[in-house]
Amino acid sequence: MSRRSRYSRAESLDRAMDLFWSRGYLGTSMKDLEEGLDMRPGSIYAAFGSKEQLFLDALEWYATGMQEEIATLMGDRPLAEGLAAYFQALAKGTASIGVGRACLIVRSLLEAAETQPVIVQRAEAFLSQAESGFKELLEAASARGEIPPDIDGPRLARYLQSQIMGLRVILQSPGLSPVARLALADDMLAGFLAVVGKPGDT
Amino acid sequence: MSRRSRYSRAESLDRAMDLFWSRGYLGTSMKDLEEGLDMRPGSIYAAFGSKEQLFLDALEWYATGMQEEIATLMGDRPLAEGLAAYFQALAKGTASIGVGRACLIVRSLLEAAETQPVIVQRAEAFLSQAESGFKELLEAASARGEIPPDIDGPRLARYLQSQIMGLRVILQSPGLSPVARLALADDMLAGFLAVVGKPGDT
DNA sequence: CCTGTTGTTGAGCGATCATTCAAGTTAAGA
DNA sequence: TCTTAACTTGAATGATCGCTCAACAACAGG
Repeated sequence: MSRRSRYSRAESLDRAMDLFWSRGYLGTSMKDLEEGLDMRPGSIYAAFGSKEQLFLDALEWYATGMQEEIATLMGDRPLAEGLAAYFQALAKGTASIGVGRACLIVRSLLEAAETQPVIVQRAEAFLSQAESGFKELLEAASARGEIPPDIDGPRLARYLQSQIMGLRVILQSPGLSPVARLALADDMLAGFLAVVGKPGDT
Repeated sequence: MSRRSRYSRAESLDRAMDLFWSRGYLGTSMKDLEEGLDMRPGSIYAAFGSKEQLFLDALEWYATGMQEEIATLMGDRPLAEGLAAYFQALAKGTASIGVGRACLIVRSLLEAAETQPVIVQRAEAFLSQAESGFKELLEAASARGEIPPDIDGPRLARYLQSQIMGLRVILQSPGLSPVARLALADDMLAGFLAVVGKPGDT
């Protein structure tokens, strides 16, 4: 061997994710990335191949981080408790992933819709991965007897997921008071628990 | 006077809205617009001033259309009935505004977040306009005795709005069966009615 | 018919886009 | 210490971006 790289892949992906998350795929130029990653174009292309590939890597980085965060927050607690913790973390902006920004996967899916098919495909894959995660959580809760045994897992997972999407999108409005944010999280949770067949507990 | 314009403003805005809706603001180039509107650059600039201004006009065009459509669907019917009609129209792609595409206002808000402040500002204004519309619908229903009289209008309106956002975003996935779409719409409605204090039907 | 006003045209502007690559730099192994 | 493979650099590429404007076309009033 001969020369060690100046750059850490993890740190580069962190920074790239941050840029794409705040400015979008098309809104982030190579110049932005050069500055944000403190790398010259040649190094970026040597390390990631193309802007699109860097984006896909950053998206995967994000998806992994989000999954871990959800797993940590929801842990092995009862479903209602875990969900409440997650919803409130979102509302308070406590969740490190989601400080007033809508989900990067959703953002990318919408932005790339008809123009970047490769990105759409990957974003959809991550989304259905997340859906599976929720499905497992629900089925575990069902097995534990917390919710009725005859639930339709995929259906409820989809419902839960769209609740979360709506919540995260609307939480983006800067003109929303902390009280209103928490109220919204409460309503979301109450609505979900009602549908799932369990009385809501604030 | 001297020469009549070849172009109808309404038709131009319709086509521009369609382009921006499917490709986004940054993803739609002047070339796309020239082709889609069948206008040469000079004419577009004479009529709308700039790409950004054309986008803002198209966004307003969209917001007006959406408001009218909601008003028509929800009409003077009971709240639960009107909401059911609206949710189902979204799920079936029957609503002329929203055939498998997320709300243009939300799409724009997410895309423009940190790069086009003017667009963000306008999109937020349209969003809070829509919220007011929902608030009035809820208060009317409350006055008619359909839901408890002590409801928190703004809070419920916000909840309803985020439900709709989540629904429209997730409905974008092409791999979602018609049955699943309707099931999701049902769940959304049931969740909302439960929170609002009325047993869900269907 | 001419005249004046307004609408349309499209070549072309400078800026920026993502990307490349020849030249320079670094450090491990001999 | 020298060699050499790996990594970094940044000027330069052609393409495309949003936008301008001088030339041209159309039509109402005279």
